[in-house]
Amino acid sequence: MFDIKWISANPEAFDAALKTRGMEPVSKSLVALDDERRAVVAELNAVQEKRNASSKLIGQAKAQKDEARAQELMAEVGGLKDRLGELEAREKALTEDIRAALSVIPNMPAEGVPVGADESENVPYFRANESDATRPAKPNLGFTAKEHYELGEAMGGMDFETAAKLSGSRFVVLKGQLARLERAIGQFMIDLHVDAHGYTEVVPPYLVRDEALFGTNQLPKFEEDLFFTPHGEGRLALIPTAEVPLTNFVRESILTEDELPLRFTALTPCFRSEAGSAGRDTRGMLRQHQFNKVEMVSITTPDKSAEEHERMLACAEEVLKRLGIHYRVMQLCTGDMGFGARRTYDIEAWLPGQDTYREISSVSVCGDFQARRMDARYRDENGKPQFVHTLNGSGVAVGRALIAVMENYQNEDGSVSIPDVLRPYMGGIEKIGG
RNA sequence: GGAGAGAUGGCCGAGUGGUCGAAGGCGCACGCCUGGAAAGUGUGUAGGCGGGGAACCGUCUCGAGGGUUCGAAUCCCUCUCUCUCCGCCA
Repeated sequence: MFDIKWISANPEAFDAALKTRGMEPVSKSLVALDDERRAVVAELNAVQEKRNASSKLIGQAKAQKDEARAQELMAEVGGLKDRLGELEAREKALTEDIRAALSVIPNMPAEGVPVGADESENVPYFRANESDATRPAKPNLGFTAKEHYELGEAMGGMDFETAAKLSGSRFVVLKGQLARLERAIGQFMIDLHVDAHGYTEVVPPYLVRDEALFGTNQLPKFEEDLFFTPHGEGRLALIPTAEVPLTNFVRESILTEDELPLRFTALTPCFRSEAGSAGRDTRGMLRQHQFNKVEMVSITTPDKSAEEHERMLACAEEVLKRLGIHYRVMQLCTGDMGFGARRTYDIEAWLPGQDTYREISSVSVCGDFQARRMDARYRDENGKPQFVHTLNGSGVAVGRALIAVMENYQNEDGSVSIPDVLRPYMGGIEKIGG
């Protein structure tokens, strides 16, 4: 969420940022609302001051048993009540209008983010001394690669028909060694982030309230992507990503600077309605209503967030490097970035069966956008509360990592070899199926 | 699910209608004291919003929201959360 004061001071920059996201300028109407609000607040404060002063005098008069004087003052101050109520109501309405308007405006892209309309304008990302050659190579299969569901169904470990009977489309049942492989991948990844990358493992709630969803931008704009379940008089949402609970850990708090950065990771199921994706990726388990994912979240000071972003990307890449899966990193253009992101890197794993790259991780820095929504702050060196910066990234999606392992490690007989790093999690076996 | 208790500043804790943003203590910061430290001692120590170059001033906030009142931490209503006991339960 934007700071209305910043918009007032920088209306052109604000509108220019919106434009890169394909949005119309709105600074003028927002600033007008804010000007009106400030005028109302000024008058409200003045009237309150008058009332408070009179009330104190009444208290004094009563203490001195000067009932006549007290009555006189009470009659006088009583006349302020209507005006006070009116001003309070207007202030509240204006504040709410501004908040409502701000809550649906996406974040401003960071400096240097490529301007573009959609994913076709994303650009490959390499650090210094980095190239395709410094990443795992594509596998040299020497036969026609199968897609993951062909392999999975053939080995009897991936069952979409049964899942459909239970739950409908976009669900899958994994069985036997494939189920274990899915678990192994999740274990491997979370161990990596905890042991090698310094993240604190968390088991968060999988059901969250609306306030948490507002904090991480799912609400109010993306309600239709979520699953809700009734709860008491209200409702709870199944988390679409562990970003929601992990980031909201710091909501409504003032941290000390030496607590930062906070780094959390969690392996959780994620639930998404995929309302906007009808007909896309319907085959296989690429796009499911339920999937497991290892998520990383960092909370930092503003001066450290850019560096933390690069670090987090490297943490996610390390998963694919250790699994030996070829991938590329794309920096998303302005038109393809998520609502709260200032800069996003997608990691796309090479899938031989599909003969293409598919997103397996997305790593974003949100600046203070979510912190404002959550009221998450820290005390700077002067002791003044400042908003923290938040980052989140998948490290990585377990279901998609399973797909990538299956397609990249497939053998001609339909079996799948187990990458070395996963063997300890698989009881030491070297391959499954076939 | 039933019964009860509670929510006050970084923490503990007082405060049942009047100058209370809030006693006292702890913690913390700075100073004094000390050769140095401890002890002692002095001062300071919430956040939001509005105004102002700033010092500062005003206002709002005692879990949240509403109400009564000239005036609410204190009274009323609703909600949220926490704790205790009982029941049920992985």
